[in-house]
Amino acid sequence: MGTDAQRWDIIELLFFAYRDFVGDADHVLEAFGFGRAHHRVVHFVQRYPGLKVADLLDVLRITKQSLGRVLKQLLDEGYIVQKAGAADRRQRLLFATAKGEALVAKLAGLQTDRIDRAMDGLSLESADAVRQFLRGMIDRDDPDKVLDAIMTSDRAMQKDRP
Amino acid sequence: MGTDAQRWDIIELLFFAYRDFVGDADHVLEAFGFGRAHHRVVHFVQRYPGLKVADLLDVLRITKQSLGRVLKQLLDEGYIVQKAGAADRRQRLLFATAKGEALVAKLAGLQTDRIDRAMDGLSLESADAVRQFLRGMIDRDDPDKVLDAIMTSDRAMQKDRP
DNA sequence: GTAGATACGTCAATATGGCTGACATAAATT
DNA sequence: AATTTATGTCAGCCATATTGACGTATCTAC
Repeated sequence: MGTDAQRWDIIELLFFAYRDFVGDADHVLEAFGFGRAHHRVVHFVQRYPGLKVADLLDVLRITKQSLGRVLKQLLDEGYIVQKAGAADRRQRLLFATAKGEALVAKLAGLQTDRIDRAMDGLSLESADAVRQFLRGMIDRDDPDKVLDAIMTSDRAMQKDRP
Repeated sequence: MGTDAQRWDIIELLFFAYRDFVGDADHVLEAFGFGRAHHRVVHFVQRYPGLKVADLLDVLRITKQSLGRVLKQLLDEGYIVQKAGAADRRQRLLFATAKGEALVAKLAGLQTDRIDRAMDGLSLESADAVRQFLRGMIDRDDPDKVLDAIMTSDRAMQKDRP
């Protein structure tokens, strides 16, 4: 086999970078009695207010049973609220409370600090190259609503969800 | 908390990129009856032959009990072998067998394909920017042996790795 | 208006992969 | 000889994921 056209360097850098990236949030979450699953849920709800449960399942790629347990805790403890959809009242649209927003901001702040440090010394072009690389790493065959928003907007992305 | 200089775009791109990156390997691993933990172990053993158990614990940042279960399976099924250290015979130096090498190559091939697609269209400078960014994302306060090798040898690879 | 599809919730059982604490053994170090 | 180190192992706990089945409210179509 014609070995080693392998991207060993990038493969391992991605492993270590992601390990430390999520590690930032882990310590804070522990103090709240939460895990990574809670972070992911409250993060995307805060970022895309009015997200449906089904959307969240698409984004996180987990089953509704797994989501249910975590979501229930976040609802019970007041980090997220549900509202019935106006058009379709079966839907439970999800919104972060002030408490939820604060938690997300705290965690994103830690991760932003790390990204800022990593971006320090990179030109604007280099920063765009990083974005382009990361976008290129993402599957495009089944773009759900949220992913679509991320992939299409280069750097103008805010809370304009339906 | 109110100041939104958050790097929302990079935070979410990293989430989706890593999700799909590890997803490549997951399907193959399933056919082998393995999980992500097995992949990580056999990967680093193949990449750094003669790795000690203690080194592996540093790299993966898990406990020896967690590692033990996974490592035992890989040993029993012939993906990895142990040899006593020549200088210190307490040590169990780990090596990938041909079977282990083949599995690692298969999984790295999938991930390399994805990286190649993502790198396609990026200049050499941009590719280096990506490496620099990923290195910058990694904690440096407690560099173990393997991580040290990656962080330093990575510079040399910038030249011979277009 | 009834039939069926859809959105969501929930119950029960199971697997993986982390964790802690305690203890054992062999070999190196002092 | 005593201690430290490298590793293995037992027993149990926790978080997070899985599948399958079933219930309920609500929307859509005929």
